Amino acid sequence: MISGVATLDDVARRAGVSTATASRIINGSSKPVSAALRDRVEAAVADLHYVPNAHARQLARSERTAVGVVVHDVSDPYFAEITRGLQRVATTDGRLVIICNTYRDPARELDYVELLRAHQVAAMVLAGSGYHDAGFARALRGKLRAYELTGGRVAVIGRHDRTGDAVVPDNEAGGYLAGEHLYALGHRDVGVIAGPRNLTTTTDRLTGVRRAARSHHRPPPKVAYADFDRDSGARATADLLAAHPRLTAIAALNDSMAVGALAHLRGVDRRISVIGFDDMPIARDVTPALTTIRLPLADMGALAMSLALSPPSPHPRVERVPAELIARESTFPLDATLSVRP
Amino acid sequence: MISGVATLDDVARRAGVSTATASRIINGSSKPVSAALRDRVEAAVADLHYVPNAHARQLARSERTAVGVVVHDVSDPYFAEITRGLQRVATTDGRLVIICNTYRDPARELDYVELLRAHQVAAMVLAGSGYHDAGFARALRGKLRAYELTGGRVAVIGRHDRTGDAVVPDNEAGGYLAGEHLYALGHRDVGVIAGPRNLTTTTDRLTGVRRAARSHHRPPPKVAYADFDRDSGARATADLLAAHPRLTAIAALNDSMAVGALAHLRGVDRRISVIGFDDMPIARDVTPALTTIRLPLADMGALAMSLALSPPSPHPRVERVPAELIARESTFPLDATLSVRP
DNA sequence: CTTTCCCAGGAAAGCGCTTACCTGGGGAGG
DNA sequence: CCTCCCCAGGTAAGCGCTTTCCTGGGAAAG
Repeated sequence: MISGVATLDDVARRAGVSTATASRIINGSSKPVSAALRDRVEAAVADLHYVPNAHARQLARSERTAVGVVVHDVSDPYFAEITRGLQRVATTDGRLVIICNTYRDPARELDYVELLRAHQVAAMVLAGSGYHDAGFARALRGKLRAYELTGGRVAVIGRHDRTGDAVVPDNEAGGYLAGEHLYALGHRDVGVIAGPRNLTTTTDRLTGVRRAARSHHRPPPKVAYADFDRDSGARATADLLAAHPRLTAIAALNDSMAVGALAHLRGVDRRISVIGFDDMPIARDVTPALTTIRLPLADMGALAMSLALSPPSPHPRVERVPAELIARESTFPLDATLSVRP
Repeated sequence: MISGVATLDDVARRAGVSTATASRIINGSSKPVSAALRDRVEAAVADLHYVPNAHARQLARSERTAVGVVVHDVSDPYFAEITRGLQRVATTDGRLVIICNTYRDPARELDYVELLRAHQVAAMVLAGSGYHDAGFARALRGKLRAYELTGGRVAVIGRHDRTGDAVVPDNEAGGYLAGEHLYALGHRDVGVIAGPRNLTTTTDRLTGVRRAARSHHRPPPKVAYADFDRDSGARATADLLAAHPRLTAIAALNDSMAVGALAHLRGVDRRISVIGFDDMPIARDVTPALTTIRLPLADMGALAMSLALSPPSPHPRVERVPAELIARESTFPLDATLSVRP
């Protein structure tokens, strides 16, 4: 009863049994125990408000029970959605999940991987990683490899230069779908609001848009870089429009930035098509309702967690997730755009 | 080196020192150690990819380091915002935060409190609790009390029948503000889209709206109950309008439901004022931009975490957080409403 | 009334780490 | 050249729990 916290010893002493017996009763061991002792131990547990020390138990059992998740930021709707899926399957499996926010800081990401390993997690899933930085990539690969060598399981969401289980959304195809949609509507001058340059999500989606431009025999779209959030999207839209007044359509590489673009456009009274990416819940509630490329984020999270919790397979499993066009009201034919300008 | 995981023993053996020395070097203890040994130990750590077992360390040090957070659901924007604030101060304090989602299941909430206690967290903060259920409340109080008796700190966000540190938003005043705004605009028939009946958040806000009705000598507003999410809000709006065709204004008790209301209204072509609650990021991006009652959610989270991390005070500290009206475009005078109906 | 077997319950050895305490050998002082 | 002191480094005792192995006594069998 050091520092006021009741221990198994306290319980055993109070019930007049050995710690072995108390432990068996508390854990519902299969070993038979007389009803009298059971009652006494249970009474002691209740009286002392005893709760077993999870660390001591973990140490003694030396089995890994929790799982770790490292993402950019759970508060961000994109990751919130992924996390929802992750949690669902982790909880179903009776596991505690430890969530770590990196805020896109590579150093922090490395630290968290180590911290999770120190906490003996059974598995970890990484999302929103995948920076274009050779040094970081090597360090991360090293840490993950070390973790896997000791029996840890890891699954990654998104493209990664690492071989291992992964869930990878088809961002390139999604980007193509977005561009294709715009060019097919007759737009000739398309702008792109991109995310941070060093993320593969950005480059993959952008590559897709560019491919669409090529296949329609158009020059590469103009690109402005932003931060995947609403306000930076609004700013980038303003910049892009100022620099290229002839644009009639904008592909934002995620919905948050698309919403920002819409907000900016509302202010300047220009009728420009906007397409987003991800199909976040907000997409259908803005006006005009946002045309976007849907990714089944929650499912991706769930899938990644099941991969991470399943026994390792000799060949890394890579689940490709297709993107899908959701046409709503924020995109329209070039004709419609022009007819409005008198 | 059981099961492939390197232990301190392995490191010490490889470096040819005792575990005590290895431990001192790894932890940067103040005790002086020769440079030669230091190098050897550091090399061994690197070679073996050694990471100290957090559970063993925690057990040996028996100091509490992590903190726990129990909320309804981190993916929900309301709690995401609160969590963002919480994390900020916890991380600044160098603490691991364990997030638990209850999905409004009281049993799960109780379990999580126990689990966090088992994990020896230094503090926990509860948000989105506060059900009207005497049995649950008693059980929760008991568990929290037991935890505090052993030196644990707890802070609560929202009204609670428990005495202890808390940050409580002034939901009643906010509700009044919402109602007052609507009645002052000339509306005579106001409807309320409420959240789950058993939450104090719902009842407090509702009480406020009712008070506004009384002070304007109007009968109590008609109420439809929903679940604090968008779709239930849309459904409740439909029901309410069907039952009371003369309504000209709706107060939704959170923004998600207000957005649902707006979505429904868009379909039925009726010009009705809608006010929300919380001022979530989405509020300014829907059309019409949502008038709402702002609560500084991230700050509330931060405040709660600082309370929880500060030394206990003899008198429980209760921080009241004021609500503020943010007028945007979704509410307008009754005249405007009527003039549109030909 | 013995002997054998069985089983409820206890003793004790760890799990991996930290740390209070002890030890031995070298440098300084006599 | 001998003491004494000092300090780098080691020894070992836990931290709170689980679990293997052992024990003793009662029931069953002779």
